[in-house]
Amino acid sequence: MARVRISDVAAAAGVSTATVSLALNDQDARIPEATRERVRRAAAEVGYTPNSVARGLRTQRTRTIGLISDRIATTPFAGRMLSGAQDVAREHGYLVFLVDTDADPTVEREAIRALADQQVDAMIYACMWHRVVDVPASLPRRSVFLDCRPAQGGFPAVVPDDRAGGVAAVRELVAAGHRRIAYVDVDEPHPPVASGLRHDGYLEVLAEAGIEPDPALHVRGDTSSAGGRRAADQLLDLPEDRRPTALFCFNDRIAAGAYVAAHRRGLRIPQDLSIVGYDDQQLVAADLDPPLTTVALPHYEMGRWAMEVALGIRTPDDTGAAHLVPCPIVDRDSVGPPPATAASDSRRRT
Amino acid sequence: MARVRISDVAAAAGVSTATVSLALNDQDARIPEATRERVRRAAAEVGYTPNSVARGLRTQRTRTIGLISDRIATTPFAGRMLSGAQDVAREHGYLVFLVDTDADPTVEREAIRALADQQVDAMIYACMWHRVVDVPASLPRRSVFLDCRPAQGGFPAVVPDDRAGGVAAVRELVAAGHRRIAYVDVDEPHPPVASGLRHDGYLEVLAEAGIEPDPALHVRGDTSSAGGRRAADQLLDLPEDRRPTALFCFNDRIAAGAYVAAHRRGLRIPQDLSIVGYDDQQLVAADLDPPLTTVALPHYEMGRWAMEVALGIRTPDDTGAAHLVPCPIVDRDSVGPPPATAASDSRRRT
DNA sequence: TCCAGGTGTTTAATCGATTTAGCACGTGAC
DNA sequence: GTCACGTGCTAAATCGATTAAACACCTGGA
Repeated sequence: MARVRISDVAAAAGVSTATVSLALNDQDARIPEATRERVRRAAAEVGYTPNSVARGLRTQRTRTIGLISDRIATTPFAGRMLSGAQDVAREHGYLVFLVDTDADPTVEREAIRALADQQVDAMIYACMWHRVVDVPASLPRRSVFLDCRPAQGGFPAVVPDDRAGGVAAVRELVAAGHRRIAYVDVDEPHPPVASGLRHDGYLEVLAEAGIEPDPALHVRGDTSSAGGRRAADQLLDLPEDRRPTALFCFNDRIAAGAYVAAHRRGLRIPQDLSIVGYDDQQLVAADLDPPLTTVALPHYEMGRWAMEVALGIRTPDDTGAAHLVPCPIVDRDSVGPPPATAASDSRRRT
Repeated sequence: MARVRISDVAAAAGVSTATVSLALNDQDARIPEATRERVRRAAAEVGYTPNSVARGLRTQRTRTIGLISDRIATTPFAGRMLSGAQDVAREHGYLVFLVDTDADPTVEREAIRALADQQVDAMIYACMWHRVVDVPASLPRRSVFLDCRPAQGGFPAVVPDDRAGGVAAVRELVAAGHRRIAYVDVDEPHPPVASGLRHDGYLEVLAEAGIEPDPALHVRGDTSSAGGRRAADQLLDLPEDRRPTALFCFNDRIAAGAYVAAHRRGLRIPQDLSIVGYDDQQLVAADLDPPLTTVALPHYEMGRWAMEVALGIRTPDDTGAAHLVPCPIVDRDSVGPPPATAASDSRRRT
């Protein structure tokens, strides 16, 4: 059961360990093909695979990456982000250490130290929601920020283009003919960056469409179905001439709440009310009735980008700004033209 | 920027590297406390932390664990399982390598090799759905199966107690007074083990309540909202005297589909129809209207158990059988007594 | 003949820790 | 005085690779 060492291969091939190493790593041009082949055959015969720990000690490169994330457990996004990072790592023969800090600074500090002690070649500092974070004191220079921006700058970072996503969502509604479009925002201070940027996009489209923004159409709720329902109720309670015909929701859960609010009043989607969400959470957006038109968060792509930069395969633009990844809109069935008459049927069901 | 080595500490403390190692690791009783303290102070002063790669090479124990999982990306369960494993590892100073194989056997083989080359102390082989898997040929002896059972046996394994979960769910419905209880199953071959065990639990409770199982009440659909809806429609289309008053659904997504089917017919939950799900997916169960009573999958606990066994902190029972973790029922608002008269209002809405 | 240069391979240092064996010194017993 | 033993520490081997330097041998040119 003892592992096969390079010296076993050397013995089997009748050469020194140096020759084995050189041959297997295609290093020294002076070694003739015949010897290489003999060594390769011997290695295969005895079932040799190099000990990465020993190699890492000698070469000072371990081909491992540390991925530190806050709250992996409770978010549905983590998987896609990990997956993107993971795929790139695998394609290049790297292994990734995953540490979930649960947003605890002590755990975070210790994790960074443990990863540094393991001599990881680089670290990725990932957040599950787009936001601005303080750079941990001991973070090594070779680090990349994923789905967050370092407050102090100085590191490559990748985040979703939330502003452009907001633009896409609201443009979709304007194109369908809506003029009274509400933004159902999340209440502070949850993910201030994403929220603000999406709102910017919203305002930008209103401006380009010549629509005066109505402060009454910007409401907030907590990021849950119940929160979305309450916020939507607030909008749907507005007098008929001020009531929105379309809702742009901060996320899909909030949109799901808006569905409930609408259904409870007998409003049909999209005939009586159009709704656009954000995040494209499979288990929410696609399962709603009707399926929700939403803006997808490019977690997989962001994960890939971060790992590519971490591995040095890709060099970030030297602007110092975070790299923006587009958020594609996913068209489903929750957007339609506004009702011909400002919705005159506000019948209620208990 | 060069890392501090043990020889730097030795120089600073005026002793040999052997003494530093012995002192910092509390190894040799002959070293007096005064020297130990001097070494510790010197280490702190120069900012020394041991190089885990070098230590791993020398001690043949790396304090790392490899966690291999199929499809982390697309499941909401991965997080909690990882989190449980992760927490135990962290508590004991271990780091975990995560590899997502995407259920590709080639990737899996290479991942096992890469992890073995990295000299991980143990591996955890995790599935995202409870099922039986073939043991990969090169899997090391020190491996634990998480949320799956090794077909060939011989390894510790931990899985949810799906039969008991089925029992709990159906008992809840029987206790509420239901006699016509349907099982909305998933169609093969997705996760055959979980499905069969939950069905066993279902039959067990019917038997103990003296209810004759009706084959018409066991339907199947794919594991999606749409699949659940179709399957539920099939049940609700039954003639009034054979129609179920309660649905036990294989999972929460299917239950969500059943909600849609019920709502479309104007059936209220739980007044006209009681529903119990499985999985306790936060984004589905809690956000439904009304919130769904369901059976929780103990992913966090299973993750902990697997890691504890991997680290040798816990020894599995020597029965050779998989360790069963209970699935607690989560009471919300989707279960009530059956309608007084067998639901006479089957009005439909377009 | 001698040397330069090429070819094929090996020797030995190295990465940064841990750990065994043993050295140097002092003390107490006989 | 000698020996056994305890105390405090160190020298050196070791883990399993990589790699710079060097060695042995051969060929061809001056």
